[in-house]
Amino acid sequence: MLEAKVTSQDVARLAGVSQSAVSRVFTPGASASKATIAKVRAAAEQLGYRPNPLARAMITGKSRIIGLVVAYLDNQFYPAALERLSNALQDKGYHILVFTAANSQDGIERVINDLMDYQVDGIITASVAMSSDLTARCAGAGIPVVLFNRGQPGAGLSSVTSANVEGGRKVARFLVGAGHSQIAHIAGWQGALTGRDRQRGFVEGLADLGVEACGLIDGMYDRDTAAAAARVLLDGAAPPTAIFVGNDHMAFAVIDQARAMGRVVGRDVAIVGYDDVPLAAWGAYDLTTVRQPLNRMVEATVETLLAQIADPARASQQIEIDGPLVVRTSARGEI
Amino acid sequence: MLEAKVTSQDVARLAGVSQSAVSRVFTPGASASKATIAKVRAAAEQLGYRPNPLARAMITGKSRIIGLVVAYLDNQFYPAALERLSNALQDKGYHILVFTAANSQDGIERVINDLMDYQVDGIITASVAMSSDLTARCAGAGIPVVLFNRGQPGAGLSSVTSANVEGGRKVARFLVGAGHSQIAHIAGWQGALTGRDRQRGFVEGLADLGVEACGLIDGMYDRDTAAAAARVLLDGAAPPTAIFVGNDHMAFAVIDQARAMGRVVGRDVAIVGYDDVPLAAWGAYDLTTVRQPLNRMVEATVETLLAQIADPARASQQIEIDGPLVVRTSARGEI
DNA sequence: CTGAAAGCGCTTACAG
DNA sequence: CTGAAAGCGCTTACAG
Repeated sequence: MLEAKVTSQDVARLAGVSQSAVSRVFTPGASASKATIAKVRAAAEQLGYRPNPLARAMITGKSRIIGLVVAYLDNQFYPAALERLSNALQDKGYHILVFTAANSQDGIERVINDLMDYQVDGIITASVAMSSDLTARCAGAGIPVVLFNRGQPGAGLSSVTSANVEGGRKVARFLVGAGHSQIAHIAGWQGALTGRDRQRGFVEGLADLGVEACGLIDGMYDRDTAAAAARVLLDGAAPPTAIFVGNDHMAFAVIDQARAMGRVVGRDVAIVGYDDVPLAAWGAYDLTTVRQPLNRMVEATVETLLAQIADPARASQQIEIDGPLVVRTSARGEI
Repeated sequence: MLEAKVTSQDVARLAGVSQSAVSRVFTPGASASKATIAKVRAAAEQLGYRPNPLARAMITGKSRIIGLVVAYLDNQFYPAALERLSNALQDKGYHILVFTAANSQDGIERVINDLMDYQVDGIITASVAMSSDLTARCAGAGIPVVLFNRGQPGAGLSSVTSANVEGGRKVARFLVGAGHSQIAHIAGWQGALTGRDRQRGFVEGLADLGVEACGLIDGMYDRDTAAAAARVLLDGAAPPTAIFVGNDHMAFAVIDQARAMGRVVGRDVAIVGYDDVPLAAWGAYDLTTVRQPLNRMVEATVETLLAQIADPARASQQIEIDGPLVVRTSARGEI
């Protein structure tokens, strides 16, 4: 019942050539005569032969597998990124070993160990940070790493993010321009550069216009935490008329919370997110937000990673991609 | 700069034993004396040795890699499933090669080829169907397959789904019990057993109570298609007072559409979904829906797959897991 | 261009 | 329990 697996030996026998000849026909860049190629291809076709990538990986040290480490899959931004990353890499002949890591150094450590065992050719981490000794280990093993949607100050790793500081500034200008002066920020998490940058741009942008944020709380990228922060802000003596939230995922929770407190979002309180995930455009939220240009971020990530795989000596690069503010009804251009 | 990779040879040399001895210490079930084990472990520790899984895979034919084929990652149900599946399998020492496939036979065919090349020990397909010849090829290659949230009539494959027929019945009883008589259904897709089963249970359930659906349209698991269907239904001469939608993802679009037409959901029109994804519980939708017990479905999937890997002769099994109707404000118990 | 041979890092009979 | 040896399916110098 089980098909015996067919090897290059079988093909060689049928084609009347050596096993090395078969290997050369299937090795890009190796030389073989037209006649040999024809005979081998015919035999391979007939037998249904396909080279064993595991054997190939063992000998070349190139597995054509990319490790993808993701967390926060409940934030719609990451499944969307995973899907596009996976498609783009598949098109380049790579395969994706996915790891869902709790965002703890411990979990990530285990994952990186596994990735190194499988001799992945490169690693993409989405949304998780890496400690510096993990970084060092990957570098030591010669495995290129690209951080997706996270920066790592001073680690010398490549990263692809949106222009977070400028994004924060855009929101500040927009809200002040709309006439708000009581403006609060529910940030991501101070431990993540992404969140810090958005906050910094936002606070600086406000300052440039002579405004100071009336509230600043970490939402930890978590719905419950963000909702609790919103409750505190809106319950205050002088509640904000506008809230900038560190990402869309939390902004949805903030909107739910505001509505539960009887506020009409977009009228009583303006709410702005960051990401522009698909859900932001759905009728129930219609969220004003800064778009992270996912397709371009994915392209840049794949390009950077493959370039580093091709040339390990290549310098790492930090890429920032600018995205527009998308205005919807959760925060209009005027009060 | 690059750490030379350390092999079992290196460990053997340092420990003063043969290379085979090292291998045995790291092979579960192989026999080695306490003394040998101690020496080898110490040497391995010192050198930072970890067995090369690729080499091991080539010789044993077991890669400890599971292929996971997913589509529809914009439907929140699947990222959630992916995350849990990945965690559960990681705990069992397996790794997940993820493929995002367009739901076409062509795309799936390519993916299956790749999976077979990588000698995956098993395949889980979430949300995609497989043609019968693909099924035959996997069987021929001795690779166990489990369908997650999809059935495949007559293919002899294992599958794990919720009790879809019964789920459809529950919705019928609920809506009729609430006093509705003008009831429509926006189904999934007739090409998918899951969708057909939900529809069948629903229609039969209505019939048992002497009610006939006033509208039946396929939503193709697509937001736009589902919204268009809702518009047609609600624009009709005798619009339904209740709509059962084939999954939550489409139900959100139906709610958005109904609201855009000025209807108050839960009062003017009752809407029921299927899945109970996290978003269903969020304030903006608060969707009444049939829960698919994700954790139990994942457990059953992993268990079935590993059992079939351990014993390839094992008969396939179709597992159905019952889930409750969760009542929220989009459709209450009474009109 | 091509074949014989070595070797990638392991596991597993085979003898002791 | 243990070592020497064969072999998993390939790629790649090495000679022709």
